[in-house]
Amino acid sequence: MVNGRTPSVKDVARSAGVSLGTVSNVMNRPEVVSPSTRERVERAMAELGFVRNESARQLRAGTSRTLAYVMLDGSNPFFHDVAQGIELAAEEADLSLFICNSNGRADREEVHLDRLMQQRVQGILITPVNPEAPHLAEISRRGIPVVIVDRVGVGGAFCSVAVDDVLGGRIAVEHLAEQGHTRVAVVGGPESIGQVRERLEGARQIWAELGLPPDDLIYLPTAALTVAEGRSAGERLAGIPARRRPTAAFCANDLLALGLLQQTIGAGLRVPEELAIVGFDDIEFAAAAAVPLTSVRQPRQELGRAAAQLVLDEATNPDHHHHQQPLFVPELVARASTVVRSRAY
Amino acid sequence: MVNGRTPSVKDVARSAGVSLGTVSNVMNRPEVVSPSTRERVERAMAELGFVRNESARQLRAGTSRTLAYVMLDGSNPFFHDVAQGIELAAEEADLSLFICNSNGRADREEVHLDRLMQQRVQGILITPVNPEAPHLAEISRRGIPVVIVDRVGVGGAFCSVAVDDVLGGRIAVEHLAEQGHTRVAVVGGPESIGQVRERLEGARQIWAELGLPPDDLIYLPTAALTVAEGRSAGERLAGIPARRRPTAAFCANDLLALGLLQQTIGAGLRVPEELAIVGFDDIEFAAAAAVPLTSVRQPRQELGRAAAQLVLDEATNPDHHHHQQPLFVPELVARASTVVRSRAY
DNA sequence: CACGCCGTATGAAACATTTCAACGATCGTT
DNA sequence: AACGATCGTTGAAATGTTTCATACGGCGTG
Repeated sequence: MVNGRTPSVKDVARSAGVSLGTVSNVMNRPEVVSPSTRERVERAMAELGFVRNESARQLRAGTSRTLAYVMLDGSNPFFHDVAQGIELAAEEADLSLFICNSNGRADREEVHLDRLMQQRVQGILITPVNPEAPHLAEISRRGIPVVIVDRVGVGGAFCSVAVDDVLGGRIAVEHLAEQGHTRVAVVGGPESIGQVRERLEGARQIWAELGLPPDDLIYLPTAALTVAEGRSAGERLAGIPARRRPTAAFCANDLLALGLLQQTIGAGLRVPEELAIVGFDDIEFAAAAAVPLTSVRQPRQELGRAAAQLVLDEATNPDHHHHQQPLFVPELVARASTVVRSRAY
Repeated sequence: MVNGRTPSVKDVARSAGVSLGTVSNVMNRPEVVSPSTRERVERAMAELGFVRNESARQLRAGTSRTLAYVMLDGSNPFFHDVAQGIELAAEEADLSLFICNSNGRADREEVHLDRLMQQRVQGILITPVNPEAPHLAEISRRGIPVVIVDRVGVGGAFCSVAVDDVLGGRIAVEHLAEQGHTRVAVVGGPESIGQVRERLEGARQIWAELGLPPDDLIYLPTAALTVAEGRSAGERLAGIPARRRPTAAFCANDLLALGLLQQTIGAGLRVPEELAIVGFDDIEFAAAAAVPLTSVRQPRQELGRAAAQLVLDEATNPDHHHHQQPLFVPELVARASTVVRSRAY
């Protein structure tokens, strides 16, 4: 602070009249140093404005104090809620959380993973572009714990934390069927996204089990899971002549559902009377839509928290840790977008 | 990779039959090493699965490769858009971005800043809980560039990037007045948040300048800038007898506006016929609301990008860098929530 | 009184990299 | 043939911590 250079332990030691090691002890095992010298050292630190150099600490100690989360889509609030859950767990373990965003691009994901390896982070949580990503296996083999979030890891090579997307699709469509709908649109895509595939799969399963004709479950593909794509699907839907038009739609996530809702209302359809809508994720804005959105709730924060706990377990006792893939159970939250006689929120 | 330990430059050097320094050169100034040995070293790296240890690099080189953004409210998409802008600029400069979230709590902010100092990040972008934060001055004095985002720094001690919130409040209310409204609610709070203070201030200014009676600009305070608080304000608003009820509301941000919109529609008011609504920020969900929301647009990404550029400038030539506080000009985006005869989106 | 023990403090080694002065070899020039 | 210059490579020093074996001094015990 005095002469430009940031002070080091050495400066503190000199100023407090003790040795290097003692200063380190004050920071890392205060109980072994006598109260009087401890106090002297602490005063010196404060005076000099000493700030521990984390790089040096990490280099020597070999252990980093950060977790990382590589998220799939920064514009989807769902992932931020997951991140929030992770952060809570990280905070409890006194770790920092590094948040990256692949935005669905495998190349961005790769450069982020690369950097995280160089940083020697203590563990990596990731919602991968492609859950078979060979990088991940490689990273895990190197001894860095990896847990997959919101997807089930393949072959039990990692821990993963997810909700049962197939089940989610089932309860969504079952709910619509219970409301008497017999012609339903399922909207989502691209099918390269595993979550989409499984949610739609669940929808088809229950539809078949209910004995409804396959042709009355109409697939409206989208190019992405965004509000804009939801609107575009809404246009197509509203364009169908009324007598053949589905009376309900199940969207693969809430962003799509919100876009669809906006578009169809704009086109003059009444929701839910003429078109019932179910989304997926139950993000905060689902409840806040002008016609509050029925949605399949994922325990978003809980997902993140559980994932963080798994990664920490693996990090702290790598020996007798065994991978697990807990599946959370999604839950339907019925709101005005599907239920005609709803009480106000 | 072979025997557990991750390989170091030393291992690579031995395996390639060159010296330590040469390996380093291959990584940092490939042009000085002859193609043949370079290729040999690179092959050795690949074979061993070498991953450079960033801590050691940083310790020796003295320079870190990361920026950090401490955001104010992780549940507000606005800040994520800002972060996205920062990330883009960081990517161009080949830096990583560390994102933290203070959630409006000064104590969380402080622990994050502390950690960032220990990491010796190259620069800190922050939307502070309190822009006078003495920590920030201290950090800046230590030589770590700090730029304040979405607030104007006090006393020119830092760079800052913000929009003119007062102006934003003015154009919002001016727009309402142009639509013929003469009794308007302004909703927002707490006033400890600078952005809120200034937006409301702008509203009052223009109201007075237009010669409208102060009592007809009704202040509805809220405890936070959230959807839930928006709903609660909506309840209060809807509870006012129709003849005394404001015909329009200006909300200090979009989350409030969305909550207000939902609540008042639920209570049976027609928007915009019986109640016009203007928000602030123009987050993506504003356009996607069932009644698309008129809002004061901030150049969200641009804000982040500009901030990142300032911090980088200060980091790269600290000597003849001079602080600046660019103010962006907000822009009204009129949508259906204020304009009766709107075309569909 | 000798001994061992306990609570503290010490100093050197180690961590993985970058940097830099120095060195040897090759080659063109005089 | 001697001399510089150029090019590529080397080895050692330095970065700021933590860790660990060791030293020291005082005290209770046998």
